[in-house]
Amino acid sequence: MAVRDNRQAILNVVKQIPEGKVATYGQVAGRAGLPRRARLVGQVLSTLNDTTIPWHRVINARGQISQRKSGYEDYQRILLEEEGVEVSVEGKVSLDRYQWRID
DNA sequence: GTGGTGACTGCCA
DNA sequence: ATGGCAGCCACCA
Repeated sequence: MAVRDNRQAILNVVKQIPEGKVATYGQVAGRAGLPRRARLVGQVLSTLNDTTIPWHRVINARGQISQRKSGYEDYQRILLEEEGVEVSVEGKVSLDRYQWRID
């Protein structure tokens, strides 16, 4: 198996996140068979170019939208709110209520 | 081929 | 609650 396939596995998991729910990077990594590779998830999403991937449903373990270079954080907040996910002005999301539960 | 970088996380002060 | 640090490893120049 080529190492490159890890990316495909991650994307596959992200696609499975239901609308109105969110998942953490670590959660996605684990579900993709890559425990403790949360950072890789972020790396992969950052290089994404595919708008069919619901990358905005992936947030960090602290239940917040991760900060990066520019305004994409605000964009992510808007996308989540449109799906019915409440996001505070600080970018916080209530994991207790919106975290994606696997089975 | 080598090395810097980061959409992360858990632990500790 | 907030902030700093180390471990992690694929991506890109």
